[in-house]
Amino acid sequence: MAGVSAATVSKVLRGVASVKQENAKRVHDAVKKLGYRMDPLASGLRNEQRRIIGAVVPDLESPFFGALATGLEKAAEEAGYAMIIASSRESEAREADLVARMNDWRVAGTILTPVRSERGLGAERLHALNMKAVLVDRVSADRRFDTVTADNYAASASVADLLLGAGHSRILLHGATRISKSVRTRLQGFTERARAVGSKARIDTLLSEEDPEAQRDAVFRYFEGLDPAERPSAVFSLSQHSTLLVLSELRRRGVRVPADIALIGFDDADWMQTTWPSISAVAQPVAAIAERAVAVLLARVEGENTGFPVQHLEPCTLIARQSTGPDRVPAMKTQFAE
Amino acid sequence: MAGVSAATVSKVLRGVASVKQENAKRVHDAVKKLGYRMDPLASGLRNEQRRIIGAVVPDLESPFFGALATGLEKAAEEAGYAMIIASSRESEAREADLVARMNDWRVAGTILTPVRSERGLGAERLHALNMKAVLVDRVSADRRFDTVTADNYAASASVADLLLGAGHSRILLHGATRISKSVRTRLQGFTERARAVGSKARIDTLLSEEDPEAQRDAVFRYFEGLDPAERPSAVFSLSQHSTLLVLSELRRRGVRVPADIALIGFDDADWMQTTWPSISAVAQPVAAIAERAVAVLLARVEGENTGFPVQHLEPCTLIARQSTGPDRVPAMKTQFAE
DNA sequence: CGCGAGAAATAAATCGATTTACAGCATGCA
DNA sequence: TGCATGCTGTAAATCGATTTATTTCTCGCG
Repeated sequence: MAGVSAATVSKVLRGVASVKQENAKRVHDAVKKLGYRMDPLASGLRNEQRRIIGAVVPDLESPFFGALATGLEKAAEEAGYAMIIASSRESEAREADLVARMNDWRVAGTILTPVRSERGLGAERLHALNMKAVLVDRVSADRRFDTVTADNYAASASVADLLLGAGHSRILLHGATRISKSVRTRLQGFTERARAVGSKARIDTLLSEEDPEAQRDAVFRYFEGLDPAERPSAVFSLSQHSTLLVLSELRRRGVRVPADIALIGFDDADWMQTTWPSISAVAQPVAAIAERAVAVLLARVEGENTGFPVQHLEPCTLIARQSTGPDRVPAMKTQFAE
Repeated sequence: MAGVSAATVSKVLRGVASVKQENAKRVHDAVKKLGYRMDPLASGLRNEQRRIIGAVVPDLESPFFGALATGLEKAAEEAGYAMIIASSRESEAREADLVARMNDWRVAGTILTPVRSERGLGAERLHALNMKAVLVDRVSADRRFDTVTADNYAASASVADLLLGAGHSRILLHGATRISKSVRTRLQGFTERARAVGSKARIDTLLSEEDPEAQRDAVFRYFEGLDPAERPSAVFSLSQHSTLLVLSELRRRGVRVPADIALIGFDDADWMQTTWPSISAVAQPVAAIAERAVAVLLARVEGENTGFPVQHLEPCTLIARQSTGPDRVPAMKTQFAE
């Protein structure tokens, strides 16, 4: 229709090589008149690199990963890449399978949030298939891939400062669901800070990985085995799920929050600011993580970055609400440095 | 490697036409030895129909759509289709754009949860492009496409039975965020049932669509304008967001739930069974909706169903908890008939 | 032994773009 | 004028599978 060859059309549409003004215009006119849209699939076939980014997350039902997926998609789109999102549903085998499938699609790069850590089947497969990738969220530094996570360590250290500063002398750290790398890092951040400041506080840790009922039981037995006088005066729950679980169990036992026990959780959620007492929480910078992950990946994909893998830490925000006690800390956002 | 032509390999791998046992075996052996995996992209190129299903949801951050996406992906995978998930982020323009993009990918079919209703830009585009599709969740019956939704109408009627049966004589129906088709249907289900049973109860409705602050204000002004004696004794919130908002506002005003006001919300969430008082809710059958949507779509795609579009309603579950008052109804699941 | 029917395998065309290699054409310089 | 150079455009090969049209092979039967 424009009276030129397909090759010329291809050039015009990708704005690549030299095409005369006049012909370019005729092509654009024809495109508009015909409502032509190129087939991204056929387009990708010829070239090694397809403008697709794959994303594998452990779960889409939690607001955190939902928000992460949204952010990733948005960032990818802005960079002109399509994004394929898949959920490993907390299964490592499925995770490795999805990675292989991403490779089948010849994606330009992959963003993986592993089920457990950077030493899982997914990352291994990524490496074996020689794919470009960024690991996100449940990882620490890695030798093969760039990583992007919330600064779990620093945020947890801040929580330690908050609780120890408020004078708590016996503290329970509680983790439920899958004990991922993130959870371990949070644990470490808290305990190491406590040790570093020479705190004499006694710190219990309770981690349970099994089904919800078993987790509930574990909390129950923990409190059952304690003299009320011995009871911790504060709980730091290491995941949103854990916060919910602990809160529920405390309520069942008639323990008052924060009068009897203070509570602060990792990961913020809508309901936490609405429930009574409102729950203090560490909010993760989801949008920043997503943007950074895509940026870092594309720098690799487009060959701008060929250096050693880098670990990127995005700062969290500590939100002190009622559950950590009145007046001890102002009920406002506390942004802390990186 | 197997000593046969590419055409034969293709036949063997799709298990289509006639291939001698021996050759089939040799192909399978070679596949295993080489670790061959076919390129789904190249595979789709030749054929009109690609084994891909597109899904467009309004948002991935809410647990409901997250769960829906997970369910859709699972069902599609079980049927041997890949799934591309995209979020319209509550924008109709983006929704239409995503539909067009799905068409570029030549998906076999599309599952669309419209931002507003079946009369939106997305569905229109689907129709204009002559695509096969199923509309999910925020829709009522449609002449062009099959639809799948929770049975919002029946569930809301049940809520009416519950509240009216408990003797409430002034009831607030509250909707926030986007006032979608679902929300309107819920409203209708409640009010029509109330009328049908000849209830004399006074029913207020408060719908606000703007930003969170404006919504909060609207609730505030509603209560402010009422004599406490005139206050409704029950609130039915028409979405999860609305439940959170109402709960928050009631707490701010020191209104006791359920002593002063009973509360029940559409859409269940983890936190509702843990918060105190626990919140009664209508749980939507997400998994069933997802499975049904994929099944219905594939029946169209594979040509098994060429009849008129059908509206599918999946039954909800009413979960009565503390917020609708003690002892009035048993604190257990009430499954009601379709 | 030869022929035809049916089964099995393959060569070649195809899907829709990109890329390569080359041709056509104008311009500049000797 | 002759030839190199640069700029544009095109024909044809290519990506990796599927499909069609055709060939080859196998039997069975007269």
